[in-house]
Amino acid sequence: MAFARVALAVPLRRLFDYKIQPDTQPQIGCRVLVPFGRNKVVGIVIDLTETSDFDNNKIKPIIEVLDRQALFSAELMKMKHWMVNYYLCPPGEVFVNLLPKRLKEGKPAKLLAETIWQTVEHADPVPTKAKQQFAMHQFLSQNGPTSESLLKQDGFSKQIINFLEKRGAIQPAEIDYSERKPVKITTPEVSLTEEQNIAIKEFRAVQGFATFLLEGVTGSGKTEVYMRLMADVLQNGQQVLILVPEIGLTPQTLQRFQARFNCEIVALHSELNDSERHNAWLKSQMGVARVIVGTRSAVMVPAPDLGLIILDEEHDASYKQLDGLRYNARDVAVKRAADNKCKVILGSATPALETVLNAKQNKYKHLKLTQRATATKVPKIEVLDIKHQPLKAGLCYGTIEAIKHHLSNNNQVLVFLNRRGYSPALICHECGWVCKCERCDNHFTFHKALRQIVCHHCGEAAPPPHQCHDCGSTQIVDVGIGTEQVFDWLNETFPEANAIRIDRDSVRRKGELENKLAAVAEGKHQLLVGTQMLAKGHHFPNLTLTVVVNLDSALYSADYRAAERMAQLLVQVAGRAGRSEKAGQVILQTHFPDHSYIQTLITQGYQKLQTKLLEERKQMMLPPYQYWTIIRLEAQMLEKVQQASQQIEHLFNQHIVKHYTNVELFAAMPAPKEKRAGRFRYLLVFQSDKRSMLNAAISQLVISLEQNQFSQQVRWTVDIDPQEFN
DNA sequence: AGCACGCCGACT
DNA sequence: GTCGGCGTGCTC
Repeated sequence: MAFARVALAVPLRRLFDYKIQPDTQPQIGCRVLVPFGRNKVVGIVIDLTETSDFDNNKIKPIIEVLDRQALFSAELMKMKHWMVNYYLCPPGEVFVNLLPKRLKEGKPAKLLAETIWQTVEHADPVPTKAKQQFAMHQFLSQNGPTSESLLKQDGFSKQIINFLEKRGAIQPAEIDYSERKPVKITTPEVSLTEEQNIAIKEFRAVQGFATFLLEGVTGSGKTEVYMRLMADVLQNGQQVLILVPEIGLTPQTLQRFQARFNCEIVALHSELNDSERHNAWLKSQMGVARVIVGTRSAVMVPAPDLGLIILDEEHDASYKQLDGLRYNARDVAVKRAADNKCKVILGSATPALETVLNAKQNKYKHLKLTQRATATKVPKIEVLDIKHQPLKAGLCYGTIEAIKHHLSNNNQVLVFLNRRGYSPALICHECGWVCKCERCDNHFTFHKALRQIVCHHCGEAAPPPHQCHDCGSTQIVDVGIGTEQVFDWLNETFPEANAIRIDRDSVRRKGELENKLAAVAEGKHQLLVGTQMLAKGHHFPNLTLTVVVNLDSALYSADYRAAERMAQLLVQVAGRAGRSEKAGQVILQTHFPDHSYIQTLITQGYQKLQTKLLEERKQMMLPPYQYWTIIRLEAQMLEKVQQASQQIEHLFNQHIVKHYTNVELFAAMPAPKEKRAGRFRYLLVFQSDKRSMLNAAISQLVISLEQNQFSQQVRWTVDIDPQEFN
């Protein structure tokens, strides 16, 4: 009797055995349709065995084998197993839940028919006046038959396609995916810098698996290095996987690759619909796509000829998933490259401390680009002390004068602030009562234009209070500064600058960010006010002044990562100024101009601050010198969470710790924001300097927790290598 | 996760 | 009398 061990999309850390029907031999890595309880569900075959531990009489047969060939290669299966063991997650999470929806529903693993467009020969010319149509026609005659999805990727709308078809200028074509065309590569005739050449040479000198940290300052030409190295791999008939932060995947990014590599390029990101994702995933899985550009989850997309993984902006927080399967795409990428025996590049101007340490310990090869490829100088950061200074909407006199000056020279100014809304709190002027969200222990942010108070944790919104809930006073005042307030004030003060605000409140719909950024690039706005959204790689040639309103809270934060993040953000924001021939100026307002972090950063640069922060982490025995795992507990009632955390502490201290002496459990504590969305939360932090020890101990603990079912009303989650301490 | 079973409150 | 609330338990 033969059985298949199957992973199912249930939150259970185990597999389920099914009988294999005669003449239906499934392969490992295939989908199968199986009975489960009263349902039929789709699962992935993980293993084939002759025996089962489960009562053989209760084992049901597989209903249908859905794939003739495995969806995942042996290497990818190996990596997924590693993820299950490392992140201690249910196998179904990794093997089934990450499939595109249609495949999860059991639909055939076939490309959905999509229209391929080509130009019609001897058709009437498209008038140049019809700009978009002309551009698309031009594109098609240069690139040959192109799929509709790719055309859309490149920014041509369905409407343009329809117009051209009606005109008789284009027609549908047939494409044979089984035939593989060699990739045509157009390398531009720009000469590389000495540093770029060295980096490329060092990269090429290594064979097989290796991890490279490509540390390059803004404008040093990291992308050009990526492209040269991609060209090698593509020419060699292999695929390239490029991972980018969540908001980094724009049509421009894709166009840039498309212009360079005339081959099938697919994008995998959250804005695809089900059929788009299905096709993109399958094109990668079938090897049709030669370049795959994607966000976090794309690190797990099957790619049969994978030859190189590039992970850009490797320090970016969006690579770590913060709910459900809490994996870090950067670490998974390194593991995947190792299994695949290929190389992986982690690129950043401001690499994460973990990565820097790995490079210092020679686990990663360190490539550096310290000079800007273009002639511009790196702008100098000026520190303005705002202690005892009168402020207008958070801006001091010196800042306002600088803004005025740059605007009068017809340049653009960016004002950066990482707080949305009008002001971050409302308090009672009489008694100091703070207007807080009932469901979280977090203060409400006041949004003036909406006439609402909003909790930025749970999204709860309400009209602002007229009276203090404690003393009844009607003197409610707002404290602190948010983007909305800075924007309002600047708009009033510099009406001719046509200010624009870019944050999560003002950029809601998809494509809106792109539109706004395009408007800025076209010079329609001289003043930009915004949050993190603005910090990433957008190039504004006329931007000459960047103002950072306030990052002080990071200097004295309870989160040990705050300083690192502040520095990364500051360097990135500073990089927005003076990217073209114009000199840039960066102003940092602070109450602590002499703080050692700020001094180190501005006088000696990010690398020196890195070293300093690493030393501090080492002394304080914090990651990356120690490994952490957090178990989070959550329940409706406070007593339940406290009880559960005591039980876990007991379990760990009495039964587990003796086998794993290097592992330490810090006392259970309420989460920094204890209450969130109406539920109480507790944290248990485990630490060890041996990653494998920590993993083994937590694994043991998780097994006990699952068996114990210690209290049903308490939800618990495991977070390996947590990024946030909350 | 889904789904059924089961035991208590307010309804035609 | 029953409809339905969600606590509890199970799924090869």
